[in-house]
Amino acid sequence: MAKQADSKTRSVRGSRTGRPIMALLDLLGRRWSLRILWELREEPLTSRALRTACDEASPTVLQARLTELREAGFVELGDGGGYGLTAMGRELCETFMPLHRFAERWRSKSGA
Amino acid sequence: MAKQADSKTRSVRGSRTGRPIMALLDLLGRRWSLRILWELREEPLTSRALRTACDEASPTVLQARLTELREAGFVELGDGGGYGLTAMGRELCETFMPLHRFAERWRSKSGA
DNA sequence: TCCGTTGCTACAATTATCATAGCAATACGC
DNA sequence: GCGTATTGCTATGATAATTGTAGCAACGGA
Repeated sequence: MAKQADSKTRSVRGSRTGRPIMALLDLLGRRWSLRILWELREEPLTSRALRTACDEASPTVLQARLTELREAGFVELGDGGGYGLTAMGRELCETFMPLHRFAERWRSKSGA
Repeated sequence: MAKQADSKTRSVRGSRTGRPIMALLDLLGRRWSLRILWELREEPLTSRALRTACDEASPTVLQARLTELREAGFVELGDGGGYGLTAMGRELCETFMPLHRFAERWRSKSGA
């Protein structure tokens, strides 16, 4: 375990074009990555609280994602415990906010 | 195979809160989902061309993602063949465009 | 000390993904 | 028609990722 290197320089699996967008797309295209960022968007959470927020996802993956996200510089472990977004992590989250409204439109438009 | 239902109503694995943002986050948090949308952002591509664009990802996953993305209403198979984004798919892609610029900032700021 | 919490890990079982090969259907030139 | 090349798509076994459950050491409060 813990073989994930820095997930930006060596790029993550499947996309080694060197273009950072690809690395980012691949990092975010991992299970729980987006969800973790989303759950952390308002306030820092302890690992357990984060787990609860993420539908009790297994700590194995959560820790793996957390490590990757930390290495990517989006998430950090606060001194008093608890995971929170870094400045860049918050920036990334801002980027995703429009997704929230889009999701609403999506539901209403597409069938159901 | 082909048990993916509509990936919005019954929600995808891990997030059955009913909130569409969760379903969307989960759908996009699958391997190649984001990448496919990204590669299709400018013009429709045939399944083979898409495969090439996606670093020769295996057709198994590509077809699975394509099916999910089609059921979600983001991607469609054109009459003359070739996959393209729907109006909503284009909308979603617009949402991701800021990600491109962010990725550039990300690289320059964070270490490497 | 005993309890409860923290972040984190081990392990086996289940899924997802990969990589390769190949299918039926269609469209072309001959 | 016949071969050839494309299309979208599927089968299969191997490999990697994810899950679920249990548990660890470290810290703090009672």
